[in-house]
Amino acid sequence: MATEYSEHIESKDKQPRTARGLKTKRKLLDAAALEFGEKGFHEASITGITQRAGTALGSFYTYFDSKDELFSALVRDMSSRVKSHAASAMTEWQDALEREKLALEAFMTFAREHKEIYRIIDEAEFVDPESYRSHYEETAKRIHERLEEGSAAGDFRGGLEEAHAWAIMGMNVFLGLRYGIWSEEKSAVQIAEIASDILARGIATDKG
Amino acid sequence: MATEYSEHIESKDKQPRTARGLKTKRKLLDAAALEFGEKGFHEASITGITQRAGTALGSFYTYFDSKDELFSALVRDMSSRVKSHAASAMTEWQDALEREKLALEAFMTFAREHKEIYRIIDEAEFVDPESYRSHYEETAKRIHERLEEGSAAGDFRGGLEEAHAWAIMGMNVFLGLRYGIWSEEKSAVQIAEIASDILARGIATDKG
DNA sequence: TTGAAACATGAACCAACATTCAACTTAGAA
DNA sequence: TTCTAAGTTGAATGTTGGTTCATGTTTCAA
Repeated sequence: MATEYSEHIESKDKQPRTARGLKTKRKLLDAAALEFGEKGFHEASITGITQRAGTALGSFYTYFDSKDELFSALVRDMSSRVKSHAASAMTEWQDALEREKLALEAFMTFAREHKEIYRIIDEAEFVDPESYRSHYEETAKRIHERLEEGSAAGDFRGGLEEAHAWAIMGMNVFLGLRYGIWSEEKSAVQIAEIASDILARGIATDKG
Repeated sequence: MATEYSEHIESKDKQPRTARGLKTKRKLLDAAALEFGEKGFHEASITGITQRAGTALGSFYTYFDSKDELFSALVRDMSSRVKSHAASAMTEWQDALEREKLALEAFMTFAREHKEIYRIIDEAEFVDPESYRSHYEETAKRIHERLEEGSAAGDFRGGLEEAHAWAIMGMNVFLGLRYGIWSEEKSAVQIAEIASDILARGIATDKG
């Protein structure tokens, strides 16, 4: 699973200046994602990361200031990857409700394919609270914007607040954990349909 | 904040046999809840716990086998406290929807008053995954049972599955984090109303 | 009152890393 | 080809903090 990492992952003065350096850094990053994803922040060790990467222990500090700094960089990167994956899945839709369904469906399949990302972001609540918080605040903001667009388009009713976005996000995250990470007994589509159905009409007795 | 801890908190052969011992153990438990809540599992130290409790370092091991064992006991205890608090808030209600609203409202106020509980349970995802998992699985099961009762009573529509319970639980947890732990800019009632409203009719354009 | 079981104490032990560093190798511009 | 900056290496350092344990004190049943 070769992955690409974006710019913000670099710290001020430790950028590689050579093709060789760039390659080493990428190996470290990929190894770190695996190590953190498998063992969690505290069980993971720099030794473990450099061993996976096939580099010497000291090379780690050629590119990163500390274990925390690396984790933090990783969290921000994973956050932006989740975001862009969801965005690219929401291109073709008929109405706002369908767009939300696609968002959840994309999140579910992405979580299944990258369980380590899910774990790293979640663990950021304790290791790097700043990043954790901004990840969810930004996600909620994007959802809220979509809700308002939906209202304007006449698909959603009016008066949808930030709290509505948080409610939807919470639904998605927990469904992702239960049916994406813990088990795959139901398809992403099935789960997305259930959530979408709640948004469409709630769970009360039909009155119309 | 003097708290009571239930039986499951004791390990096989380390029960206190004296009034003095019982008192010491309780002091350690309360101190641990504070220490873990404030600093998180890894930053917390046994030294910190015994200092808060006003006992000697070694006394800790008179009652607990390890730091992990204590944390695990604490998680299970917090879990049952959240559960019973919610249960006692759901005594008087007219219909199933109102009952869900009361559940969330109770959860929100409880989270505000016991932020350390929220954090300890959340951190269990990484420190004691078993307990974390069973906490949420059992909570979801209880929600699901309420949903089915609601269907039988004609308040909720039929066909509500486990996934619906997880969606509701996710909503509640995230709203609790955002509006209970991170800020209190809105009242528990306001938030509970928003969530309840989603369950009542969804967020789509009104058609009835 | 008394003695054994409970309990309290905190110095000492120890293993696990994160981090540093000085010696060495490679890249690539001039 | 040559020379310097960039990159690599892994042994050594240092700190942190969970856990142990030998010693001393308190409880309480007989």
